[in-house]
Amino acid sequence: MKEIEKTLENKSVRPTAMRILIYKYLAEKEVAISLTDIETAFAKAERTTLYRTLKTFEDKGVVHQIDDGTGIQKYALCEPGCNCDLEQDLHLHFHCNNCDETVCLTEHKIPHINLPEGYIAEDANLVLKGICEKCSGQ
Amino acid sequence: MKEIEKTLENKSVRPTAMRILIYKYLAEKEVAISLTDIETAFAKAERTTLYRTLKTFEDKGVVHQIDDGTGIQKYALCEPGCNCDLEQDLHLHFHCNNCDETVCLTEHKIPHINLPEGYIAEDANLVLKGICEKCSGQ
DNA sequence: GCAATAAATGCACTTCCGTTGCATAATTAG
DNA sequence: CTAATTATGCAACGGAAGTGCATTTATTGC
Repeated sequence: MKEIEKTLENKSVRPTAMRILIYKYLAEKEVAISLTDIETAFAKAERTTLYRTLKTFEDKGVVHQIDDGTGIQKYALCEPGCNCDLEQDLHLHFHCNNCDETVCLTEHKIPHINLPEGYIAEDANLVLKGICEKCSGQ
Repeated sequence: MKEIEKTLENKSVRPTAMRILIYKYLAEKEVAISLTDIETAFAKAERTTLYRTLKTFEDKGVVHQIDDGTGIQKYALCEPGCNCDLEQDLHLHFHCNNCDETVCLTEHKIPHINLPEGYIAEDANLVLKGICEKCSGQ
């Protein structure tokens, strides 16, 4: 358990009780988590606290934000050594139209795209949608 | 002007005055348009009408919806011969972090991705973010 | 052309989610 | 121990999407 505290401190996030719980929650799930998910899981806690915890995690590089096209912001723990801000580290995400879950495919990087003259790319987001392995029955 | 009416009728959308106006508006802009944009441009019209017009256009394949990661739904006219529902026709979109506009790069298709075992892709969305040609000063 | 039918529009709400302001509690630094 | 910083709790706001229902407008069958 002290593990988590250290991880948070390394990223200069004060390891409060709530933050440790949320970190643990994120760690057990392999899918991208929305604020509403966390709200449901921690029904007793304040929405704002959860909200700000996620924002803090995001700012400090504990999680990365995922836009999976549902219009709902989701988050997932950064892998050790993840540099989500660097273009090379941009992995793609898969959103299942059946179970509505989104997963990081961290080994699949976004291919480089040759843009027309004048366009400067700084960031990219690629989401594939379809049926995930769980739902395709494999 | 009868052009537009025919286009709409071809897609089995009744060419009402409002719809023709909105179509014209979309046609002059080369960028993706949000409901709010249209609301501003047609301040006198009812929000719901504009909203439902866009939905109708989308249903009937007059426009395609664009998720550019801003969290705001945008729309752009389908090119003649556009099959936005087919995977092969998925082009990418570019969102400018400076002027906040989003454009279709219709010639740039989304590259094919090899997914892990069990994943079935049905749809894809690729958005590049950065500085567009207008803003990069070219 | 006229009544019956269907489609489009207008108006009033609702809901969902993200976000902010401010007071209080807890933690850390001096 | 006190002052200063940071986290939390509570209340409220705001934007955007969406729905229900009455009314107007257009279309179809006669």
